[in-house]
Amino acid sequence: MIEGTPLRADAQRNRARILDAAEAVFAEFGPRGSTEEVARRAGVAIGTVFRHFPTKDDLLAAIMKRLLAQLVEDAEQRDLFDFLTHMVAQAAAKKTVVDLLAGSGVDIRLPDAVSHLEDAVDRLLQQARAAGDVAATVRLPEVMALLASVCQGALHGGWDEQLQTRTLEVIFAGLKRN
Amino acid sequence: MIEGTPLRADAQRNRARILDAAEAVFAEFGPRGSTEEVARRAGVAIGTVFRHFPTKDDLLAAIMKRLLAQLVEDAEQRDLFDFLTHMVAQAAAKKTVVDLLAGSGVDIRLPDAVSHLEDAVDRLLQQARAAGDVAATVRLPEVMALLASVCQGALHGGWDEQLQTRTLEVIFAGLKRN
DNA sequence: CCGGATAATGAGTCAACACTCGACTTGCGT
DNA sequence: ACGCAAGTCGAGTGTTGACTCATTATCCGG
Repeated sequence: MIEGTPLRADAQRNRARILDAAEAVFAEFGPRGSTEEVARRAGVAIGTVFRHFPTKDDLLAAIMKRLLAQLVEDAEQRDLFDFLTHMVAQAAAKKTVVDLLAGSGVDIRLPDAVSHLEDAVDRLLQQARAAGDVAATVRLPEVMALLASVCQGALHGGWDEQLQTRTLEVIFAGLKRN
Repeated sequence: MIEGTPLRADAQRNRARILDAAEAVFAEFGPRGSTEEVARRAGVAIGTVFRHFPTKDDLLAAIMKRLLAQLVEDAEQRDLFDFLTHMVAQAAAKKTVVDLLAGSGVDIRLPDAVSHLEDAVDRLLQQARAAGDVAATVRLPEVMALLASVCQGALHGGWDEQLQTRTLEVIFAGLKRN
C-alpha cells in the first residue's frame, strides 16, 4: 500500500474506473462476478485489472474497504434505529459487503475497516442506551450479529417493505426491553 | 419422481450412498461443493451420480427436500423458542439449507417442502401466542424472516454459544412484547 | 521532442468442474 | 444357467474463469 512513486495519470484514471466497475459488478453478482466482466465494464483489458490488483481477492478487499468506509460515514449521520433500517434497505445494493461479511468462499482480512464500523455502531449504541431507547443489558456483539443477520436475510430473502418493517419492529422491541 | 419400474438393488444402494455423501459434502462446502467430491465419498464413479441426478441442481434439490422434511419433524417436537434455538445451533451443520434458502447462485423450486416447514412454524407460533409468549401482532412472515436471517448470521458469522444466546434473547424479547 | 520507464493489451495457459457416452458389468426373471 | 435390460464406469468434452507475459502503446522529465 505504501507507494514509492506516484501513479502515472492514465494509471490513476484506470484504477478508479476499475474500482467503480468492480463495485457495480460485485453488487450485481456478488463475489462470483468475474474479473473479465469488471474489465469489460471498466473499458480496460483484463491484464490491466491484474496489474492494479494482483489477485481477485485484492480487488474484493479494495472495494470492501471503500464500502465499509461509506457505511461508517452513514453511521455517523444517524441514530441506531435509523442506521439499522437504512442498512437493511440498502442491503441489496451492497451485496458485496453482505456476502463478504458472510464470508462466502472468499477470505479477506480487513480488521481495520471492520473495527472502524464496529466503533461507529458502538457509538450509536451508547447514544441509544443513554436515551433509554435500548436496554442496558444489550451489548455491541449482539447488535453487530443482528445487523449482519438481518442484512443477509433481507438481501437473500427479497423482502418487501412491509416485511422489512415488521421484522425490524420485532428486533427494535427486543432491543428496548430485554 | 413417479417410478414406472422399481430400482435394481445395487442402484438403490448407490442412490442412498450418493445422497448421504452429498449431504456431507454440501454441508461442508455449501452448494459450491463439487459433484466429483460427492462421487468420491460415495465410492461411486461420477457417471453414476449423473445417472441418478441428471444435473447438480437435481441433487441439491433432493437433499434439500430431505433436510427440510427433517426440520419439519424437529419443529413438531418443540416449542417456538426451542425450535429457533435449535435451528441456530444446527445452522453450521445444515449449511446447505441455509445457503439454498439464501438462494446463493442456485435456483431450485421446492414450494411444497418449504410450505410444509412454514406450516410447522405457523403451528408453533399459534401455540406460543395462545400461551401468551408471543405478542398478538407478530405474524408468520416476520418469524420466518427472522429464522432465516439468524441462521445465516450464525452460520457465516461463526458465533460462539454466548453470542448466540444473547442474540436470540433480543429476538425473543422482541417477539414477546412488540 | 526524445528516451526510457511505466502501463496497457489480449491471446494464451492452466485448473476446476459440470456433464456425456460408448464399453463393460451385474442383478434378475425365466 | 442364460440373456438382456438396467446399471456402472471413467476417460473425454466443453466451458468458465483466474492469472501470465511478450509485445505494443503511452506518459513525462530533461
